[in-house]
Amino acid sequence: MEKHADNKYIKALAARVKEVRLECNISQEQLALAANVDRSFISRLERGIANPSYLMLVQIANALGKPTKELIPD
Amino acid sequence: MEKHADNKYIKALAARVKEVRLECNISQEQLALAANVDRSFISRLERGIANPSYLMLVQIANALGKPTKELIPD
DNA sequence: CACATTTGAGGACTATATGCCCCAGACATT
DNA sequence: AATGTCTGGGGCATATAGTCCTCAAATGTG
Repeated sequence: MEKHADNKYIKALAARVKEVRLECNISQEQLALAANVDRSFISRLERGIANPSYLMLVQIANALGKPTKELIPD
Repeated sequence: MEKHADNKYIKALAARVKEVRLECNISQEQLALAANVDRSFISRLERGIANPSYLMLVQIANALGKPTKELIPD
């Protein structure tokens, strides 16, 4: 597994998560609460320095009321 | 983060990965080599007892020549 | 200008993803 | 029967995902 700081896939995911969250008009903290994860992790995820697990993505997608696929960049 | 042994999302992902790999007619070992990951991890992934990271999914999808979204169950 | 909300950022800690080794069982081929 | 391929499954080591806490910098709002 390669390093993921500044990885293009991670950055694309970060942008996508932030985009969807903003569409939902909620704060990182509200998302963190709804998804039952730590706010600092949402922050790192959206800054593109976190490589989340699949279940983390599912929880976040569920909290946003979107299918998981919608968080996956093209 | 909840436990994921026997988690329905993990099981669905496992089934999807296996399905796509078999469509490609390659063995777990061939996939592992192409994705540059350990064969035992592919085995655990397909048995539904692994919760892979996002980059892991990307590497596997790339190795299968499919977009990452195709590995994500509905 | 104050005051609240949001987010970036980092340190310390715990849980788990992943790699690397092994063995056994099923199945095909010679 | 012997040999080879494929997969399940387990154990252990290490890297890293994820939590919890804190502080400060932005940004918004009255």
